[in-house]
Amino acid sequence: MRLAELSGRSGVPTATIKYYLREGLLPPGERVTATQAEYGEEHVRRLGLVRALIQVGRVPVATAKEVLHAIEDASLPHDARLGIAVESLPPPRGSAVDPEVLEAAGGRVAELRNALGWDHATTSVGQEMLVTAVATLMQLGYPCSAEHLMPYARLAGELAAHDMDLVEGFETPTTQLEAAVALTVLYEPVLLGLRRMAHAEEATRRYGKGVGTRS
Amino acid sequence: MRLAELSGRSGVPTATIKYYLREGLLPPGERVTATQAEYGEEHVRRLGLVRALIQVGRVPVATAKEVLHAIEDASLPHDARLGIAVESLPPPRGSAVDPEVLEAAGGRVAELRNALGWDHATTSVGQEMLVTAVATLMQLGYPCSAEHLMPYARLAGELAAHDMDLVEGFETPTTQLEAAVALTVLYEPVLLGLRRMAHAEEATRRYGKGVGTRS
DNA sequence: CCGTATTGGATAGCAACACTATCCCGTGAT
DNA sequence: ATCACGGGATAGTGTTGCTATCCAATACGG
Repeated sequence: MRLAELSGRSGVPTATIKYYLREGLLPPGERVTATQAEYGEEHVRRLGLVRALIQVGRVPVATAKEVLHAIEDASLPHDARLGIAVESLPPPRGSAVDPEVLEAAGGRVAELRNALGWDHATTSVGQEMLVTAVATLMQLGYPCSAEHLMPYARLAGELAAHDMDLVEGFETPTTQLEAAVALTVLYEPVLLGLRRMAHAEEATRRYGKGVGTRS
Repeated sequence: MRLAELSGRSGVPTATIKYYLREGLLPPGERVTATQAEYGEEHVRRLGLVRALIQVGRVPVATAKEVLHAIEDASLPHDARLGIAVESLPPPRGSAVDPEVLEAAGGRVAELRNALGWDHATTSVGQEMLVTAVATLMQLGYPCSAEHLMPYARLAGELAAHDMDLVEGFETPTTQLEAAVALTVLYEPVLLGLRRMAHAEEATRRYGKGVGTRS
């Protein structure tokens, strides 16, 4: 398969594929002559994943590169690759929060983890996300005590177990890693979309039809 | 309060505040002389909300403007304002999915709604998000049948009820609307952060300490 | 009053990001 | 022989969210 065909199969313009190759998001094709390279099925798969990460998951190109490299770094054991891949996932989305509030939020999250018995994993990007979000809520004066967060957290725990079961359903290490990354990222819009739908549903039930209107 | 003080109180640079004023994200201050305006406490609150929407919620400036205008449009009834505000929230984050797959995904979501009995709200941005995400998953060959989605959906339903209860805890219509917007947006990173944390926890339990390592 | 300092408004510039368009040269197929 | 195409390099584009610079009008301290 040449570049043009890869482009046709995946729906991604050749210029963009070249860009991904340049950035190391796609492994180079197998050089068949001095000026041409051959691409295979796994390039198609990989390209799909890349697009999904970038377009749906909003993952920055540089981050996607790290994640994908972690997946295929054969020098690492499976569990480390998984860890690096999923922990590399979100951009550290900086937001200027008062460091004092941030600390308070950190305490609250620690409290929550304690109450839940989540004492295995030490730190994680997820925790940073959470602390920042909680700090922002606190700064705006919205409630997010450990008790408020508990129901969310319990639900998150159920989801996580469900997700991991799904991932374990894949056979080979590589497909498992790919699935872990893809499901981590792609189920985020699923979850958020469902929450929004549920909001709309609940609001309509409570307040009537006026809620569902769009501008 | 003058612009400089508003800037000091909120931690937002004056240039940025001017930008928000220009874009209509903040109502103009009360003109006290020909060249000066007076800002009040509600500008501080509003500015906090704007920053939260933009920086934490990643809401585009133009979208934030719509949302905030809906909140304060006194000519509309409360429920309509709520509807417009939350339905304006997410950017329609276009992602090029095969329209055929998209349709299949739409069918699956309809099936899910049917199974859940979510028949009040008609369409919603949330549903679009969900359909797109499901279509992407399908295109990549990952499982997301209605059955797979059920546990997520049920949890989303619980969350929604919980969220609405929270919002109802606020007294005035305006604070309720603000809370609805803020909680819709700001609990998204909370939820995602918790899910990620739960993943890390569960992965560590299942596979050991290697998972929590960062690159 | 006078001089300096701000304020608010307008305009233009900047940095990051994800592409995208152009050029060029070497092949490869005919 | 030739001529389109593949692939590499380079530079340009459009968007977004600010940021920096100017400017005239006015406050305000003395």
